[in-house]
Amino acid sequence: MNGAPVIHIVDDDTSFRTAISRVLKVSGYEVADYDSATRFLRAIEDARPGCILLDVKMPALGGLQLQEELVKLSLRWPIIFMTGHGDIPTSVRAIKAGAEDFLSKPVSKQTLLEAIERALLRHASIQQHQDRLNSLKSLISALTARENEVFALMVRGKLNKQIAHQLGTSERTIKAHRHVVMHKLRVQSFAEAVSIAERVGLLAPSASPDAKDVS
Amino acid sequence: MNGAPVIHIVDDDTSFRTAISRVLKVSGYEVADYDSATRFLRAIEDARPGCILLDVKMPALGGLQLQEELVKLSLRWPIIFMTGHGDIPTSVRAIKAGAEDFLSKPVSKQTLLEAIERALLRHASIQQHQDRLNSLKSLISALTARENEVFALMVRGKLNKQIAHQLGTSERTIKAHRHVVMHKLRVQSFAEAVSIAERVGLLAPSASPDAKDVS
DNA sequence: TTCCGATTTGCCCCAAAGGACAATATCGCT
DNA sequence: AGCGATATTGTCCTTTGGGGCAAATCGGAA
Repeated sequence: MNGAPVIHIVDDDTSFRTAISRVLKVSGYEVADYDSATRFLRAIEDARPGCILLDVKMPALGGLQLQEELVKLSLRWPIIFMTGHGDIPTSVRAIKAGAEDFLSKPVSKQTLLEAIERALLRHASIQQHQDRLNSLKSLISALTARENEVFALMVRGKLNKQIAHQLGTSERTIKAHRHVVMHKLRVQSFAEAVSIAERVGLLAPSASPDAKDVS
Repeated sequence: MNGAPVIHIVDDDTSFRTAISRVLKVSGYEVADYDSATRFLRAIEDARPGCILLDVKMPALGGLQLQEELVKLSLRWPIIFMTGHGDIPTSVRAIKAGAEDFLSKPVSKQTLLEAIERALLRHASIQQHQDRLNSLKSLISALTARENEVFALMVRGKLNKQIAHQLGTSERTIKAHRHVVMHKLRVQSFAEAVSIAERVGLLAPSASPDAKDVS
């Protein structure tokens, strides 16, 4: 099947890679492995989503750097670090940067499988949330520039006449735009429109950390 | 002044406590220290908010346990762990449980001060967010049971007549309740009311992890 | 028993939103 | 020139939301 998550193993140690790979396949996971972070980055475009088992210490691009790159790409797949000689500051940094776990080699089969399950579980819920958000954003992106202006003002509670005045048109025109907006957002009530605006952060007084579109 | 944050040091090692305490006071912080987690818990009721410097390994109640207790109490002050003999799994667990940092003794003055600054900064923004949320919740808590029902239905886009039918009263009654709701929430427009409902999670299709009231 | 808050409701009126039907005006692209 | 998307506007009518004014009911607290 094509919907199942894939476990991506990124480690320059071939023997370790194949060993882990074998264990995971036996446990029923689909696995893809890469001998360097750069190779993984090149392949990621059309890779299937899932979680990443990542070695910290690798030539050229290290695990933490790869993590940073993925964050920049808004690719928030859960990352489980695995390292032979990790230290506390590194583990702290990795977790604070959003890693799902930080394990020391050698890793027991059970520990690894548990970590993967946790990661996939969390990923599924995050993904679901993102999907919902993206579908809303795509609805909004179908609005024309003008409709967007009207949308922004109406969900802030402005009256049609106020919006008309502010945009320099007539009240009748605003009604027309408003009608199209409701239609394009596929909502039946004004309340739903406001709700959407709130969810995508169109409202909100200040500060909206990250959150972009995610595949 | 009474608005400045206080650094709470929790460590059974008296000499370490006094040493750190001295450093922090010189740097301009207000400090309070406790020789055990339980003592800190007893004092926390009327303690001033700030961040916590916490030793992992202590008799009776350990640092991680204290952290759990604070989470249960919805007391999310930033925690900076400091430990003499920490290991990676412990640090991972602490950070995943929300700790701000995990430092190993001995800690350089600079590292500590930087960590504290980060912690206080983050805390301020979280606190601000919580404050906004709590003020909204307190507004809502002023609603009567009936008003709450009406509120819940109106922000979902139900028409007055629908609400009236569902609650078994007349449309005029709903109008009256609606008027009171708007007044108590101190909003001028229906859009603002929906916005509030969305922010406090009254809407939302499913799943709302944690988030309770916080002092 | 009396007072208060919560709940209910009627009548009447105004403002705002929404929709039907129709038409004009631009602008870019074929 | 012609087409399609976008923006604009008008008139008319209906549905909703919002309030003013007044009043009745009910249950618990003083």
